[in-house]
Amino acid sequence: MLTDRQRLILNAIVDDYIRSAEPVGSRSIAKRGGVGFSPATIRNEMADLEELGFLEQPHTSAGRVPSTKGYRYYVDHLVKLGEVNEEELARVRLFLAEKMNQMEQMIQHAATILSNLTNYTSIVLGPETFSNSLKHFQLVPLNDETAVAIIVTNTGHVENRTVSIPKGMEISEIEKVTRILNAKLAGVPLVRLRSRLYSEVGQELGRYVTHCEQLMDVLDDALAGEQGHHVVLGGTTNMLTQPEFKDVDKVKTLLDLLEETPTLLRLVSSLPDGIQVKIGAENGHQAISNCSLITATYSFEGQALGTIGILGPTRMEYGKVISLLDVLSKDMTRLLGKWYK
Amino acid sequence: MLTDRQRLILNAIVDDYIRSAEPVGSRSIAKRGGVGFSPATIRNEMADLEELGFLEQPHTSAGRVPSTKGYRYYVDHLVKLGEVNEEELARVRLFLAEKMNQMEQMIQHAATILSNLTNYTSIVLGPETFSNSLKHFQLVPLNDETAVAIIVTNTGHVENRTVSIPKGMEISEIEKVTRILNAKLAGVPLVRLRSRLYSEVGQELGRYVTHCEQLMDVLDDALAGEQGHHVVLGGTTNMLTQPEFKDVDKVKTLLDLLEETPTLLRLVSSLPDGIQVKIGAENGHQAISNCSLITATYSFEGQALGTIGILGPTRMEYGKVISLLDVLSKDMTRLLGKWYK
DNA sequence: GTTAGCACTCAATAGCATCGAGTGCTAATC
DNA sequence: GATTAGCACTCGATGCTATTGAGTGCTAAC
Repeated sequence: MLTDRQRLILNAIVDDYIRSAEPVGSRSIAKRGGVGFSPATIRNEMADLEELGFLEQPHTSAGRVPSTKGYRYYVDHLVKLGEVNEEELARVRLFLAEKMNQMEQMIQHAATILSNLTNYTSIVLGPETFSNSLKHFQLVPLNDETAVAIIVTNTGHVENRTVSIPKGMEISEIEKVTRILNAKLAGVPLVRLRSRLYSEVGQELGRYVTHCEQLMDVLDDALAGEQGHHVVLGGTTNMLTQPEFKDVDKVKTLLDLLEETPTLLRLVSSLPDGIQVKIGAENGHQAISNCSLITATYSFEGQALGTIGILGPTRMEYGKVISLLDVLSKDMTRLLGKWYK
Repeated sequence: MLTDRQRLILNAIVDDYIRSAEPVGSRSIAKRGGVGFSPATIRNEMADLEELGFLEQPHTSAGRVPSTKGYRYYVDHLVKLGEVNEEELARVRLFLAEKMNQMEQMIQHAATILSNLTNYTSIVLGPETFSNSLKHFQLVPLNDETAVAIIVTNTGHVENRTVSIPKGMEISEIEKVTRILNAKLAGVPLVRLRSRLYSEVGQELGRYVTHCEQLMDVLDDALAGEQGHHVVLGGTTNMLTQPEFKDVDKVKTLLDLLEETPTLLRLVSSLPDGIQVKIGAENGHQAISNCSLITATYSFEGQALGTIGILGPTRMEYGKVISLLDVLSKDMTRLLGKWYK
């Protein structure tokens, strides 16, 4: 569809623009090595590329800027996956070597390292607790009225909340309740917990415990933990150094979007496995219409558990980011394999 | 030190400037009701006030702007503590009525409501876990190699981390360890936990458990939870709507500061009880030299537990914010009293 | 097919006059 | 003696115009 020379020129323009953030003209392309043609020739090709929709011109006497279609072509056909450089690789390895045996920690670290290495904003999505099951339940009385209910899942995730103890309940009863619940509910998927509570535990509890009604309410409450994704951001302020965000209003729109977890989730989750690149408007959000989102999934036993992603301006170092995400996601997958084995 | 008329005028200037964010001139002060003098008179007084250091002039032909000293005087002597208006009060009460029986929740909600009602940035500091004591310790094995260690404090705070189980250790032994630890360590202040572990528990454990050495390391690790404050922000992007932050660089400096928890802690903690107002440079941080920080403490049994605060431009609605913080901090204190009683 | 040459476009920049909000000072007024 | 009207003065903000220069498209020569 494009001639070799057109590809060469498009590539040069995108590369240049990514570096400089300024519309690039025929002269500067001609001067840089690798393209052995005069500005005039390049101008002609640029005009063609614009007609084909790969380039745009901010105004008549300015250089060209890649369009979304241009970036798309660049990402799909032209980009050279930059070798992750030595130093970066070293830092990723260091990250993995760190003592880290908890999911939350891994997610946090991944977000930090990604934003540090790229100077963009990172978005890391933890595994859904959806498919987890109950490992252990514990009620710890604090005083006569309140207790802490603790849920531990098979993945080591811990949820807790304070609950009120029904009046007149004894400590010994609480221990009994804890035992019964563990016996009946261990191994049950979190999503089923509450229905199981009523179907299987209710009667049994009634036999041993007074105040059963109230207790059931309390337990119901305690088990209503959030199931779903856990999302962590890194380097949110990195965006502010990008020239496309020199306008405070744009910054605010973006930061507001980043603070809205549900929107963020919709944006990042439910993307197919592997590396995905969403350019500008492809993300379907006004606030990031001049941003690109690159994501990769990490998995366990072939099933994607979560996502790591980088949000940057459309004028983003695709090659570098893609290869970095690739490396890190694979490393995370490997790490998970080691843990859960 | 100041004449009544000077006070009246200073007050008018600060009020006007807070509303408009523009240097205020003699004419606009004369026009607004409440000051029955001509612009010329006011000009004379303004010149005096400037000489005394209460006002500043951006340039010769501009109006006056309050100096830090001016704000200080305004806050100390002039500001009318705005009645918290009906609607706001209703929202605060609603907040307190919400089902909320966990510290973390209360803190989170307080931050949200403060930033919503003021359109500034809120900073809420949770109680130090420093003085808390251990209520309950639990080791939940996940598989042969790892377990989750859970610590519950007397205030209902839960900490957890994943630890590795020494090779060859039996489940029954883990239960034994848990029992011993609870018997020996319940009620011990968190700061003492680790020394007590060695002084009192070590020997005892040795009697019942093989792999004692490794186990001690693991426990040591598990108990090394963070003691200290827990800080939550609300409305970080609110600042971006303030005209003093139309410059992206300033925004970045500010946001970077807000993300740096230790700095933030140094800023907010160790302030005296009651309502505190720190204006501009008084905060001692370049990044917020044009911001004011107003804080109030909430307490239990007369002892301050934590702090709620509002960070806004020096040109901030002091009256409104002070009275809001006052109301909320007292409500939080009351709520805590109810919980812990 | 490629490129040199040239007229043309247009944002950005600089220079300049104008405007007006605000001041300080002095003299008249209450 | 305090207050105020009047007036000259200051200086950022605004708007206009000319200039500059990076970049284009087109045509004709190579």
